[in-house]
Amino acid sequence: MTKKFPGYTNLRFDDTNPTTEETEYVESIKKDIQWLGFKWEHELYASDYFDTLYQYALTLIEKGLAYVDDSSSETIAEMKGTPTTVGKNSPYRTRSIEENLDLFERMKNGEFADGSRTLRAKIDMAHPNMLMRDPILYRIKKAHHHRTGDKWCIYPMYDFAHGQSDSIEHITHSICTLEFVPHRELYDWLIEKLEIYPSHQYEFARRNVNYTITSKRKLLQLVNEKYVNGWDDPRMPTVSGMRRRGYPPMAIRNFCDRIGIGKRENLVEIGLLEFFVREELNREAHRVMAVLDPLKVVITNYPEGKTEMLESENNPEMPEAGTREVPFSREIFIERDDFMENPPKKYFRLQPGGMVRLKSAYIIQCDEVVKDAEGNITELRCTYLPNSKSGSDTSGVKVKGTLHWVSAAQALSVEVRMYDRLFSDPDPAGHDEVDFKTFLNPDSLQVLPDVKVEPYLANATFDTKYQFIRKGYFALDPDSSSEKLIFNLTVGLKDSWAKQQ
RNA sequence: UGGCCUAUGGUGUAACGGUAGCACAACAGAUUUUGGUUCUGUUUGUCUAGGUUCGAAUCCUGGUAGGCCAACCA
Repeated sequence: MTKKFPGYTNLRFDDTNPTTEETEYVESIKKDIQWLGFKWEHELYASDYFDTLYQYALTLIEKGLAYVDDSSSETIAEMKGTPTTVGKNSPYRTRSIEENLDLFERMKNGEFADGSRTLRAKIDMAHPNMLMRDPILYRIKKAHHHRTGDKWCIYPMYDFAHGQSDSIEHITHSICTLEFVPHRELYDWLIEKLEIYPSHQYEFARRNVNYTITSKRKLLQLVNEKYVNGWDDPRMPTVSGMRRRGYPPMAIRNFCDRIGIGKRENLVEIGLLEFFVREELNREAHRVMAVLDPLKVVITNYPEGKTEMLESENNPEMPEAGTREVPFSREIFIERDDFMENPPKKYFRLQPGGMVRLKSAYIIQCDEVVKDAEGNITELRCTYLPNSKSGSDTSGVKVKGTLHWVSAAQALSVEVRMYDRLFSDPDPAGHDEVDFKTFLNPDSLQVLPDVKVEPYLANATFDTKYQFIRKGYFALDPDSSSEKLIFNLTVGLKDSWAKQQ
């Protein structure tokens, strides 16, 4: 928003609960935001304001608008009523201001046990908004805080920290998700009674993407129960997961801009995100050849032992990306599904007696299919047209299909991790009766241990995005070692042939 | 037996009370040494019933549908 409108953004952590805040989370959130390309003006913490917040609490007590309650958690919950029935006043609601002041100070001094007392706002136990039924403002927690250490043993609740922190920072637009709508009434009430800067809260609907989940709690479950390999598993819809998968940050931002924000329930098609990923990658990715499921081809009329270097463009969308040399020889690999013995109509790929072009190389014709005892195809024997070399083709032959290939002798063997959607249901978390994990896709990860790639990829880097021609976009995975390179499928190319079938 | 939020093509989102638009998806065609990219074209929409108004997606009322609210979580 602050890119579109004048103003700036603060990054504030509402670290009001010492038992759930970890420095580790703070650092990874900061890293994610930076990677996405956003900047914040100030890095702030609600815990910076604990002294001020304490003073605010005293102000409320002095105004007779807050009281110390000795009731247990269960009792408070009971007296709260339900959305359709009114609540009951706490017996401690009528304590004198002096007694409240004394008790609250002793709470702060650590004289009482965890959970034994709370500070509550005095509003209305019959209010139709449950949040307004004397909400808890402060609770006792004798816990170590990652920033304030052991200074405090009482901590403010979210509702007594968020709006007040906004106000202290003179925030004009405090943006949050829809489930906080009922909190706004309390947000406004506290600001009004405290007579502090009137920040305003605005809510919008959380964005949901189909075939995935967004709930932090559920994502944590997948990590803890080892359904995925950590928060940055490339199948995870986390920023770190998308990063490892190879999604460009710009694609994510374009996606967010395009889907906009609203206030209604929504389920955006994952295909739209993938569109923006392809759009970015098509522009920047280096084209290389990789054969995922190799089938050996022997070019019988090509001299044995000969290797020639053929020039191939790195990126047709960006000629300044230059060219590279690709070795060609008598034995090559092609994709197993680029050959069919009995092809359907309109099959442009290789078939017995048929001709195809090898990308950046020659036109070949399939003469013979070699099979093993079980009838599996083990090898193709072809002949090439010597005068059909890419760029200087004088053969006059026109072919419909172009295949990618890799020269067998120079091929590098790498591991490729192919990803499919994590869930088989468009809205896995949207079933009341069925656990979302029921819909986990057992084939969401498929490891290809021996993929043949051209030697150019020996120098692959994390910063370079690659298109394996006719297959998809791939990114180098941090699990790679010098012995074994590992690539993640970022997203496949659109495949209108597969769709036709 | 309450309060609050929301309803526009398949999806997401626009439209001072004045021609319902954009993107994706789908479909058809052209180009292509990636069945990719690019280009051209086509289909599909204001939840419902009233009301206000010269005129309503927009304002009002009722209905219907979906969502949120009963942590010492945020």
